[in-house]
Amino acid sequence: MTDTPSCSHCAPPCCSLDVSGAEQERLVMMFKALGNPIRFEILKFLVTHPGCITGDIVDTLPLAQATVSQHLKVLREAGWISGITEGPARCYCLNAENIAWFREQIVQIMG
Amino acid sequence: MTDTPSCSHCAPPCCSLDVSGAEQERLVMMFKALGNPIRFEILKFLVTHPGCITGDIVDTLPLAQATVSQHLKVLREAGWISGITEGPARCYCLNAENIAWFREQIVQIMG
DNA sequence: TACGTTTATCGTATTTATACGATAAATCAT
DNA sequence: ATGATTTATCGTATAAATACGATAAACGTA
Repeated sequence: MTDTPSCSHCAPPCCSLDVSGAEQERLVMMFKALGNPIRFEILKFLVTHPGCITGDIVDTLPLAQATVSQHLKVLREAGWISGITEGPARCYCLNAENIAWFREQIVQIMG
Repeated sequence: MTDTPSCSHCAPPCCSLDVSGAEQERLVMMFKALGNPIRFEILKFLVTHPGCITGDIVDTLPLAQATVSQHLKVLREAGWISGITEGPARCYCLNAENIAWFREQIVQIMG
């Protein structure tokens, strides 16, 4: 690999992408989780229906309950949402703290 | 599905996620492309090596040339990078316009 | 205790993503 | 033209994601 760029058609960097280690892993995980149209829709639904239960989400999607439960798990483990047990059901909300963290990271590394 | 939330443990929405249609599709595509550690590394490398060619990127990764070429295609089609033919090689840069668009979208819908 | 309700998990089928070697395409230099 | 260099694409093998039905787990209620 050469140290000098092979061409000069590129503008100076528009962003730093200054992140690494565990933070980068976490960021990639969040990117991956939202890189799916179903999961993006679920997140959108939770904005207008905070505190809804799994069944409510299942009813809005053309998917089996087991599949939706898996998607919710991915979103939970990535930190986009959090679920609180409420009797036999599970109440889902956006994870405001992590969403804010993600936004700040994007602003910083792509700003 | 019930119209009233089944629990009340959730704070008011921390974001709007106000996006839909083609813009949402594009956003999901960009999320998906960066939801892979190799592609994230490639993007980071391009910050410090603007205008490098495919071979330079291949040399920094423990992957075959064909594989890297595929990853570059994903990043290109998602709009994160752009490649300009320069002789027999291909000079890669960050796509500043699209990166800025992504950042603005995140700030808006998650702000 | 037994039953209805709700959700997660298991096992599995299918699709998609990832990876590689081999080859083709494009360009430059000889 | 021939050969060297660089990259993309093809074919294919393997790994991971996605989907489903069936079942188990947890809870409230009769």
